[in-house]
Amino acid sequence: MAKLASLKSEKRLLDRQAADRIRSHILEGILPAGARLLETQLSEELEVSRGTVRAALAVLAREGLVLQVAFTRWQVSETSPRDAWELYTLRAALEGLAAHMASENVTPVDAKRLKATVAELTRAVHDKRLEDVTDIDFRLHQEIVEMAHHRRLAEQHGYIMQQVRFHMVHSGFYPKDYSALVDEHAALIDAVIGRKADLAEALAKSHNEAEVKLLAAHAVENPRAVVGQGRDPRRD
Amino acid sequence: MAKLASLKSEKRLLDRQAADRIRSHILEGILPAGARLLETQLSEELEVSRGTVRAALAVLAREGLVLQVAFTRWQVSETSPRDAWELYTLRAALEGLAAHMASENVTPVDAKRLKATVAELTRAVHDKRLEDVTDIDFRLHQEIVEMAHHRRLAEQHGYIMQQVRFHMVHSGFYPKDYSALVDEHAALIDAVIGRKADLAEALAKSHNEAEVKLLAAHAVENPRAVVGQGRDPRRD
DNA sequence: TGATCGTCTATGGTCAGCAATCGCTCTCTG
DNA sequence: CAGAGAGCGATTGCTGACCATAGACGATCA
Repeated sequence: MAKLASLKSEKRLLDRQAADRIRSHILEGILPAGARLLETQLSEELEVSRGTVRAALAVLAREGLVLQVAFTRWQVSETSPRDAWELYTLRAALEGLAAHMASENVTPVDAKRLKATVAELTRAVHDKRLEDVTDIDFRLHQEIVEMAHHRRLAEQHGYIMQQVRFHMVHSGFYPKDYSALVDEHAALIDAVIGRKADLAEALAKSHNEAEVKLLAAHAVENPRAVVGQGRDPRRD
Repeated sequence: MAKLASLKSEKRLLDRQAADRIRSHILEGILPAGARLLETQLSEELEVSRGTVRAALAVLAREGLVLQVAFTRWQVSETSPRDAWELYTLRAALEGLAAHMASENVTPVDAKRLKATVAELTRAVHDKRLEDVTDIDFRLHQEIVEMAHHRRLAEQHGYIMQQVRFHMVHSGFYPKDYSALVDEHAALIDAVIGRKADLAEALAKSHNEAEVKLLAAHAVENPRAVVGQGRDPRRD
């Protein structure tokens, strides 16, 4: 398990910084699903007190990346097909709302940025830069959500997307074939820019629902990889 | 400001118990919007350490009931018309999803319970027991959400509803006239029980959207009451 | 009048330490 | 030999005292 470097420099709250460090290790897959997290060990590696580590872990627990087993232990969350289903259905609802509102608010500047992002996505798909594809994909959806100017929606969506990322890393499930992906996104942002709110909402939803179906198929084929079970949670 | 009684008995995590106590004081309106929360004062009243109080406040901050001003203070959140708009639009999306899923899962037992709850609601409206009306209203929506068997959805919805309650208490805005309320709910649960998923979803959404419009009107009429500003946040 | 300096309060964070709990192992018993 | 129970070690939950620092406030001085 890789060491976590020290903090103690910036001006932000220390527990948030600690949470950031641990979070990025989880999202990069360095800390595997189910891995135990020891307060003392983390406090040594991050060079902060145990109390601060506890606060950081509490943050991550709220975000769904860490599981607190009371009086017993902290561990990185496990992911099941059920979790994936929850994430994608909830995501569909949130992005449907966001797309609807975004198309009511869209400005010329927004339209320009969205088009640029889709162009980026298209290039990345064409060049088969798969890591970039997922990053740009995430960013595109985030841009739409921000256009809704809805703080709570953006926050919830952010947490969900973080868990989606987590699930992708730990289950090995990546989105379907990439040509359809470009078409779907292009249609979505066309609807948003064209202020067709209902259409945008429907496209955002169906985009996610297609994902759910593929995911279910994937889970049937490789149950092990998705569930993340069958490993010893007491590793270190 | 009323005193908070001591804890230290049950077996749950102490910071959660502390958060429960503070939360109920906020939701009952005993702690007014914008009221400052002092760590030491709370730790004395609850008879727990400052660290535990900090953890409890962090929980409530995540729930949106408390605001942390870094390095400076904790205070009960304020509510604005904007917050209300966010809450009701987000609630509409979540309850739309829930109603859709609920109607796909509905069992005879569920149907019976829903009908019973609507009957309760009808009686409460008829007897003009207004406090009961809102409680039963909340419970009915919660029952539908639980029928979706969707953990994250239920959790998010719970947080939103808590903030809705908070907003109702602190802004003085209560739902519209109560006869329409009964009809709307009856139609909704009919759709759910009849497994008309799309109709149920649409009814759940429109139910909330009607609320948003009334709310906007209310905000124009009594800006003061809704915003909760113009008072000194440094009270105690 | 208004800007600046110091004081005071509350928060952010640390440390050492103790109690409670969990999981494991070892033992005892049927 | 299997299973229940006791004991033990490790880890979490919580406390209290402590210090540094950021903001708020008031007094002082130009």
